[in-house]
Amino acid sequence: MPKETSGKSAQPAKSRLPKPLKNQAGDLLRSPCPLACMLDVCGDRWTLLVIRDLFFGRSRFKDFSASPEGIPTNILTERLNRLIRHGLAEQVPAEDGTQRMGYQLTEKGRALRPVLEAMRDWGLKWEPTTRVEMK
Amino acid sequence: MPKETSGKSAQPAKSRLPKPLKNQAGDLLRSPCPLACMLDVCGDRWTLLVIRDLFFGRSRFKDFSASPEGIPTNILTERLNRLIRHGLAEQVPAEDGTQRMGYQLTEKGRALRPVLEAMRDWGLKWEPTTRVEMK
DNA sequence: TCTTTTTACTTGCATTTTGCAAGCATTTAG
DNA sequence: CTAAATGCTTGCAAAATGCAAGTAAAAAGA
Repeated sequence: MPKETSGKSAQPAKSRLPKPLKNQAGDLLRSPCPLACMLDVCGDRWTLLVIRDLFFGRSRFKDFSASPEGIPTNILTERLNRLIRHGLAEQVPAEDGTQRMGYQLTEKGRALRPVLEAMRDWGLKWEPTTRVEMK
Repeated sequence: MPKETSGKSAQPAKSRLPKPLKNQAGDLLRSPCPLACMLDVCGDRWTLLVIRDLFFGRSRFKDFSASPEGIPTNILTERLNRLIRHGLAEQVPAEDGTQRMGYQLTEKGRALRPVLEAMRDWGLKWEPTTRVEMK
C-alpha cells in the first residue's frame, strides 16, 4: 500500500496552523479582535457618515450626496455596495411612488446605534466647535 | 478718494460667509457634525487599535508594533504623533527605569472608552468569528 | 409627446495614503 | 566592549481618495 502523501494526513497534526478567520462577507480578518473586524468594515472617513444619514431616515443616493461633508460620488457608490456586501444595509423600492430604489439599514446596521451615539457624545464633549444640526 | 476694493469692506457685510470651523488641533472641520469631527481624528483602520492598546496598558512603540494586526512602523509613528497633536495621548517617561519614553492616554483619550466598548460589543455580536483574547 | 431636468451612477486622472522592506542612530543587555 | 533591541526614518510600489466630467434611465414639465 502506498504511503500517504496527499495534503491531509490520516492523523491530525499536532501543531495546526492558525485557521484564517473571516468576517461575514468572507474577507480575511486581520486578527480575531472584534474592534479590528469592525474597523475593516467601517474604519474610514466616510462609511459611518453614510450610516448616520441612514439613521436620519435618508435613503437615496442624492440624499447622501447632499450631506454637508460632500462625499464624492464614486466613494459613495463604493461605500453603499460595501454596506450591502457586509449586510449592514439593503436596497428597497423607494417609498415615493417612483420606480427608483433606496437604501435602508438592516438589523445589523441598526445595531451600530450605540457606536454612533458614543462617537457623537465624545465629539460634542471634547470638540466644542461641533454641534448637532436640527433640520 | 478711490473706491474701496480691498478684501475687507468698511461696513460688515449683511450675509457673512459661514465661519470655517476648526477642531482642537486647528484643522478645518468638514462639517459641524461631532461624528464627522471624530472621524477626522480617528477615522481610519489603525488609530482606534492603537487606542485599544493604550487602554490595555501598553505604552511602548514596540508594544503597539507587536499587536497581532501588524501595524506598519511608519503608520504607527504617524498615528502616535496625530494622537498627541489632537490631545488624546501624551508622552511620559517609561516606568521601567530606563530613559526611554512611553505613551499614555489623556482624559480626552480615555473618554473614548464607550466608543471602543460599543464597537467591541457590535463586533462580538454580529461578527461571530471575533473574540476577545485573554492574555 | 417631446424636451428638459433629475437621479444614480461610471470613468479618467491627479494626488494622497498605505504597506512593505530596509536602513540607522541611540539605548540597553550581556 | 560588543551585540541586540528599540524607536524610529526613508524609499518606493500599490491602493485609496478626491475632483470633474460624462452617461443612461427615469421623471417632470411644456
